[in-house]
Amino acid sequence: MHDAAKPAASASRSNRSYPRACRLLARANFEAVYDGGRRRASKQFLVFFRRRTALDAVSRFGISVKKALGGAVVRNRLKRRIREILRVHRQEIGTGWDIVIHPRSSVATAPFAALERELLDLLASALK
RNA sequence: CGGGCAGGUCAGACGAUCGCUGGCGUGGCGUUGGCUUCGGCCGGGGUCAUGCUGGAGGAAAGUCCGGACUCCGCAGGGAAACGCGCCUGGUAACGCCAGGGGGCUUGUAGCACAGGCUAAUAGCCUGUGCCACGAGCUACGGAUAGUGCCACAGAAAAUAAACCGCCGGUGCGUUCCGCCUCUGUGACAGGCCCGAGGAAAACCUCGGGCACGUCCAACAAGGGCAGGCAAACUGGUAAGGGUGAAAUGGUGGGGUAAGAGCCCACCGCUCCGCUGGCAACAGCGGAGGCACGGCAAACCCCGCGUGGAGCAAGGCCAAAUAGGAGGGGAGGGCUGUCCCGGCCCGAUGUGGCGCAAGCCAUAGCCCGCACCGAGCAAUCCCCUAACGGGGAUAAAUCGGCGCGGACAUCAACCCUCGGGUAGGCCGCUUGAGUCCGGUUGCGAAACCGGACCCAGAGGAAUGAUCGUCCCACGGCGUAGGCCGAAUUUUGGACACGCCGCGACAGAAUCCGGCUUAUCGGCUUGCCCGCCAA
RNA sequence: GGCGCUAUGGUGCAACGGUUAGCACAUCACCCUUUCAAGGUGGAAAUGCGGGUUCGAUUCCCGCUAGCGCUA
Repeated sequence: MHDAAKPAASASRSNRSYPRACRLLARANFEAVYDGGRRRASKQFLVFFRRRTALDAVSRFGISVKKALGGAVVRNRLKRRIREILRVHRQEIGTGWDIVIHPRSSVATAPFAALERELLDLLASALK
């Protein structure tokens, strides 16, 4: 296996990217997290998480916004703001997890800095 | 300058930092296919870095219509079902668009009639009808093909008749009513007489009487008459009948016993003809007194159209696992290869357990018969006195061959093939394309020429954070000039600063429309108001 | 992505195009009871929104809004 070399290379390149490798891309991955993982909630978020088989692999994230939270514009904005948090702070979150984030309705209007702090605290306490 | 209507167009700008994603190029890493002279060469796709370049809309929305495209189905005709429906044109097509026609509503002006006001044939107001012009709306085939419905109210709601009313006749006559006259009863407002009171004859009030008089109130009988007529019956009418959304053409005049298109004028309607128009339709003329209420977004009739499903269509590649088809196959596989041994799977026999499917243990890898060979004695025969030797033969067992049975159609396993899931690739964005110019057309649009390439994602990109500016609005504050009321004071727009807010909304195969949502900016045309020249 | 259905008082349901939109439960007031419950009497309360057809619309037609379901 050559996994050991690749994260080191990408980490040296940049620490604020959000490439395809760290996203959940298939329905089966989401189902695995829902079925086999634990969950933790806060005021603004609901988080599902599950260990990957390789502990030193890159953590992968998925975002799911239900239709009741608004139209397509509102839902897209929710996902973009969460992606931005993950993109900037991805290195501070531990490796080897699959994480699915469900935002609640107040995420669309809350200030960005508060959201950032709350999500990071939630993930830090959950993945301990 | 401001406002309104209609159309077109734009969809905050700039910058910094960090990202996502398509294309083209370069490089690194690992992977895979083909060819090979085994040195390599040519590709495919993945990932990472880097350079250049592109990255939401006018509605991307709703999914209401119409197409392109794809697959499936399909001899022809009809029916059913669904949709559409004035005419002409545009278009790939449409339920869309353009132009035209008809209808409805509304405004203005005119004419006719009715009613009211005023001294007034003049004028004003209201209502009805007709016509002209302007604006808006219009799912706008057929109601003499049929069926159905039209509540309440009203005489009546669809064949036009019944009812009330109106009118003629019978009733009808010396007999009912009315009127005239005479007589009588009766009455007494008028008249006369008497009495009482007011001082008082005349005057006034009250009471009583008379019938000369009068029939103004009433009754009876006789005579007469320009008269009238109930109930009921019969006939003529459709003018009128508070209603209603709608009442069997409308208005005016003539006419009549009363009336009526019964007759006439104008308007409307139907039919015919002519003219104009491609047509819808319009105009004119003639004929007909008029026979035809509304609803088809009620059933329906007529005409036209429609095969079904949809890019998650459809096509290609294809892991693991479990099925399928064909062939081989009672043994097979693994332990690198050979032998031995061992293990696993399979089927078979036996035993045990279990209702059963099946599970566990164990045995050996098909069985029977005949023949041949090996095996060959302690059996038989021969030699030997004996030990011993020689020969023959049976059975178990092993091997070979033949025949028969089992198997061959079940099965581990092997080979080949096919469908196909996850997943991947194509479809996928060059198209009824966009912009500019010209020509034709009232226009929708069409044609010609030139230029250009303008998102292709797929748990789903096209952004996040911050700063500066801009526009409109709201709030607060400041002090400056202006306007209005005016005693300090207060209101309005302008100016400056700060804060807040920044429309509707996100491509999902692609187009043409429709509908819906939407803060505003710019611009074109028309109309209205103000100011200036 | 495609297709279909529904919307009526607070709730669950009715209503041929034609009264003042009906029924049950709930709710409010009064009566009954020592009180509560039950019972009785009376009241309030609704056609999702906007247009159109019609004399007249909950009903018919069109467009929105919301909810629900089916399919792959």
